[in-house]
Amino acid sequence: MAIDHLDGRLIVLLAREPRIGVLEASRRLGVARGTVQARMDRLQSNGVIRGFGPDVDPAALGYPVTAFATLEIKQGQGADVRAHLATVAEVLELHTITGHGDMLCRLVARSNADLQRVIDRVVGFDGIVRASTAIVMENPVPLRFIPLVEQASGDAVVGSDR
Amino acid sequence: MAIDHLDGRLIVLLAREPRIGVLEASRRLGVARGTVQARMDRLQSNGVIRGFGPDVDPAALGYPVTAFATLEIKQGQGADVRAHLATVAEVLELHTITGHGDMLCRLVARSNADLQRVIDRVVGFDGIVRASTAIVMENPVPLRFIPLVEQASGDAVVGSDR
DNA sequence: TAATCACTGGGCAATCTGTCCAGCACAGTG
DNA sequence: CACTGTGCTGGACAGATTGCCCAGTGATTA
Repeated sequence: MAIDHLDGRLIVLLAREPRIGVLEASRRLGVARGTVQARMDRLQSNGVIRGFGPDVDPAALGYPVTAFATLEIKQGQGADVRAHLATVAEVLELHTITGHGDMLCRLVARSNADLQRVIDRVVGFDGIVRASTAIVMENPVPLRFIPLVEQASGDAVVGSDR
Repeated sequence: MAIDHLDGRLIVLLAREPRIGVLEASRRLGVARGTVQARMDRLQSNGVIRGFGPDVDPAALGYPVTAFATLEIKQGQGADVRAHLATVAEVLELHTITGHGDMLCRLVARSNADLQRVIDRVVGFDGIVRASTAIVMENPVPLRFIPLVEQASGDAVVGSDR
């Protein structure tokens, strides 16, 4: 499952310029088209690349407020709570975690006031004992994989690709 | 900036089958190719769609452990800490938050043992007073935008698109 | 040594992209 | 009510890209 240097460069390239095709990628990487094609197929069936879904910005959709809520769950209610949260559109992701809280979820809302509504919606469910929320003020490091890919591919993917 | 129904259907379609082209999308949506092209351009310059970066799975890269760390920062050290964390490849994202902790970051590691190393690396910096970490056990709801997009587009994007 | 594997370099038909254009419907304005 | 801007349609075109196939090569493995 290890990723080699070429894989790393390919992923980084795709991350930087997602819309380029196989041909262009092969030119940038200096390898044959078939190679790029094979690598991409492999990376996808490996599961290293899950897909190329559009990165949606909730803020641009009218949900500029992001928050993380730690939920404490009543014993044995986990499954129900999960199912409940899955139905709330403002819940962007949900994790079960170790430690004091039992679950951590990422929420978005239209405003701070609206966040109250979202939280009520989230918490207004029997299995949830308590929730503590932290509002995101800034996002100095947005979700990123490039450094990790570079590290994983042994590499030192020099500078700005090409 | 509001997203209309067609935009919603387009985004959902792209999310489900990211590799389809403009032509195919126009067929699926039952509109002219030019329309899809125009919508996509608009959505991207709007910032609603940030891009189409590959979704990398850290687990497949050899980093199966995910954790969230809440950091407490020494007064006035925020900028330095941000800069420090940005250099750590295992830090996938970083937020500054309200509440007790001052920052929340998502980490990955090769194993639970390796997580210790990562945390040491993260915390081993002067501005950080304390860190508390929660390891992710399950991820019942992986990061998703579709429900939000559907809600934002007024919609009721029926079932499985097409 | 034979076999396997990954990569190269090339070719081909089918498809898609980028770009234009004219026509049409609709909403807002004067 | 006529005018205008905007968004969508349907079509056209050349050029680029894709999916697919093949033969040759070098390296690694049985």
